[in-house]
Amino acid sequence: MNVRERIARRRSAHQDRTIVVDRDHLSPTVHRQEPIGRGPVFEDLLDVLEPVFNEHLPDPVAVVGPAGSGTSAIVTALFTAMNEHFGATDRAIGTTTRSTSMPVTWFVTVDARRVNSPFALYRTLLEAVSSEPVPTSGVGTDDLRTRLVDRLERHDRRAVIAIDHHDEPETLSYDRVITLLEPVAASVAVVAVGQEPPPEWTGATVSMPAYRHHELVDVVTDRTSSGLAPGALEHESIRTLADWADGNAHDALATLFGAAVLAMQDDANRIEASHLEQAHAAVPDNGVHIDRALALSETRQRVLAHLIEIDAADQPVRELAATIADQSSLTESTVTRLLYELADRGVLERVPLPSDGSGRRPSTLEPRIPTIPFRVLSEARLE
DNA sequence: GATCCACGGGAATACACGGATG
DNA sequence: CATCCGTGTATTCCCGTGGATC
Repeated sequence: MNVRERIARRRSAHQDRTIVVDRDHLSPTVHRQEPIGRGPVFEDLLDVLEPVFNEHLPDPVAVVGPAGSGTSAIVTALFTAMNEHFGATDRAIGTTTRSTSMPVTWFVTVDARRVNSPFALYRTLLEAVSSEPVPTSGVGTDDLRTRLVDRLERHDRRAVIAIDHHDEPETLSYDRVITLLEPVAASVAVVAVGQEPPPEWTGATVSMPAYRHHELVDVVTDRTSSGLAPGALEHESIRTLADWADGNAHDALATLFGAAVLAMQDDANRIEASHLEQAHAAVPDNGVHIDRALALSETRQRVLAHLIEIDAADQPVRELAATIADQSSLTESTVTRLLYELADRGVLERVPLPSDGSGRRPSTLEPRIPTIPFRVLSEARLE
């Protein structure tokens, strides 16, 4: 963002008398180009990637950090920057002084939450390393794999591939990815990004500690300074946010985002303590990342959104499903299945209810994602 | 016509409990 | 007393279908 844009945003914020200048700057799903306070980890990662500077592929590496520690943010930022240095499109060749015979190395981040089939993996990689359009369907997985092999091996190109969230449920596991990349093994290096290293990991590991309190304060301060109107949030409130989040940047930003939404609904000209508390209550302890929910298919997100609207407390799954089915063209049977599926994936949590007579004991469902940001972001995404 | 993917619904299976049976 | 059985619910599983794209 340049100076003119900053001025324009401030100005329109004043005219509209809104406290949120740019929602993206508050969102836990949007990464900074320059993550705050992670210099040493950048250096560790660059050490491991060092061979790239000599036109070699690095050894496999695992990047590991607890929830909300910024592993995704770091890798995304670093890979984007590295790609600008080392990657090149066909278009660029010929217009640069670089010899066309020189190997080109791409840096690709694969979000395993969204790329969770062999077809999708090949497609994502192919799209990253070629300038031509890649078909979205109608062509077989084998075909895409062949194209990828051709693209990498025959043209002497390489790719460093980060598999982000490889250790979450319903994503391609690290082992699976390695198997799928077997045909291009000589041309790629894989970086495993997650909360844990892959099973029986023996390679190098770059560990990311949780944010310390003052670092998290810096992170939130940075976001509010460009995302909120000046004076909309007191510094003391930021310290409170950091206290609550306990090193988890996702939770801190989810709370901040939620509080901003509530303040706007109130037409308030600043975020009050009550907004913060209410927003905090909507961010579950030890919950899951909001993007886990935003990566779900459309229908599932709709069902989840409905569930959040209902006061689910103490209602058994059957009743919840019936209510949602009434509002949504789906049958009760299907909604029921989707709800159990969401629980299975960890987006919802099943809570046992006391038995009401005969039969198997029912359970109710509680969201494990920040509900206010989900409501807003999911709605935006589904139009 | 081929291909992937999400959908959609019901069938099949698991569990809880009270009461019958050996 | 231990085990089995029947009934009513809860939960999981399976597989055909159709849209979108090439």
